[in-house]
Amino acid sequence: MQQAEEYLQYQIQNGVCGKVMTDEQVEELRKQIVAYASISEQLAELHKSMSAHHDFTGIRLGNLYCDPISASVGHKITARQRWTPTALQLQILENIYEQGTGTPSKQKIKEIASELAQHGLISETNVYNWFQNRRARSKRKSQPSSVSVNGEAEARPEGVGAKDKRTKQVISDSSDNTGNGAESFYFQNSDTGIDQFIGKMEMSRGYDLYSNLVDQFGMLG
Amino acid sequence: MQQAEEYLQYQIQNGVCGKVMTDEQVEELRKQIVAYASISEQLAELHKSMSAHHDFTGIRLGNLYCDPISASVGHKITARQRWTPTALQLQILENIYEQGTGTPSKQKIKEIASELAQHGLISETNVYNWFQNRRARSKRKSQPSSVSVNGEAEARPEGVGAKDKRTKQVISDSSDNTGNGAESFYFQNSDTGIDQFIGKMEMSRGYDLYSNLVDQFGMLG
DNA sequence: TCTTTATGAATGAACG
DNA sequence: CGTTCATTCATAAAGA
Repeated sequence: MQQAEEYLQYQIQNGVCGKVMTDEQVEELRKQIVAYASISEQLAELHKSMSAHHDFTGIRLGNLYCDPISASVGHKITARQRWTPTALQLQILENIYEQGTGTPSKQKIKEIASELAQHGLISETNVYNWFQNRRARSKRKSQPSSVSVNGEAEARPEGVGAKDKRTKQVISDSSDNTGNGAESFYFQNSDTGIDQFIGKMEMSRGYDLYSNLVDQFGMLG
Repeated sequence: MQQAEEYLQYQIQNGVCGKVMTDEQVEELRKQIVAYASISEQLAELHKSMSAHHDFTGIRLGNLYCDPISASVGHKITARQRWTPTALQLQILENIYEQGTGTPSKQKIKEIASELAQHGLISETNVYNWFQNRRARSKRKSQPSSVSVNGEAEARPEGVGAKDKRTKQVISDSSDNTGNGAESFYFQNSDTGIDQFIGKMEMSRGYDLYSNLVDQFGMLG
């Protein structure tokens, strides 16, 4: 076996039998390629959509959304692919939710995610968010603090009082932007939009992907 | 040698030593990747130049948000309860954050707040909270597996040794109510927004490319 | 079309 | 500092 090992190394280093990649490297490579394919597709689609109209009304770049309504012939471009629980996943989640004390627990989340993964694509973050939203919305619905008709502020249920602390930061600056809020203009959601992406692309400008690959994987001589 | 040959084959086929690619395959792969990288960059550049002269997105007037779509039928303006950094403020904050000034520092906070105040309403508490959240969430995100798409990686000198690279997103059966059962990958997190694009990889194109790769190179178990 | 509803995700702020 | 809460954003689906 020792001999075989050496032979293998020899083969590899001399390129006799090609390049060897570890599974991790293959995985990494695969993801990169798929990512580029996706990006190309997205950008191509976006560009096509934009080029089709000289009037860009209704197009949002912030989140890569093109409103089919505002744009005369616009395509709908969706950048975000939100996770959606499958029926099975939802059922399991509801089950756990009702049984548990509402506390997710880091470890628990992991377990749940693993279990749900057998029924569809899912991530721990998804599970976390689900519980977060589930709890929050359940709570909100249970105490909607019905607005009383009389002028007096409605009596709020106990516990809600503490809530006021959270919203004490009141911004009453409307006067500032009534007439000339020009300096406040900015693109919505610039942190999740294409602009950010492009910025990143620029950062890697002049950066040879291929070279990077070679360095990373040491594939070519 | 015969034995070594067999051993090599065994190793390869069982993934013990990874996958082997011929030079031709590597070259093919290289071309594909470079092509995609090029396309992505060009399209991004094109798009950038096009969008440079137009404002398609929703705008915020101080703390008022106006949805561009709603605007087509009547401006829907809602008042904000919480402070939200303007684009300029955010940019400055990110800058400061990336420069590794990991520690807030009371005095520093004051300075930053003063500077940011020139670009919109802000308080020291806001700045403090922002850094707190920024750090916490960045750290949290570095823990679960993340896929770096070329230049998207680096930065974020979190200092936290993010080592665990295990894929948390599990691939399983195609029973998904979204309709596209061919999806394979979905990369969570990444605070640059590129994940929005990558999420698109669930689309058939990405999958096909991947399948093609697998077929072509016989990689992946 | 435009509005409403439901819900995954993002995030400022508060808590322990 | 790490978690958790409350609110808001973004969107798909369903109404009207």
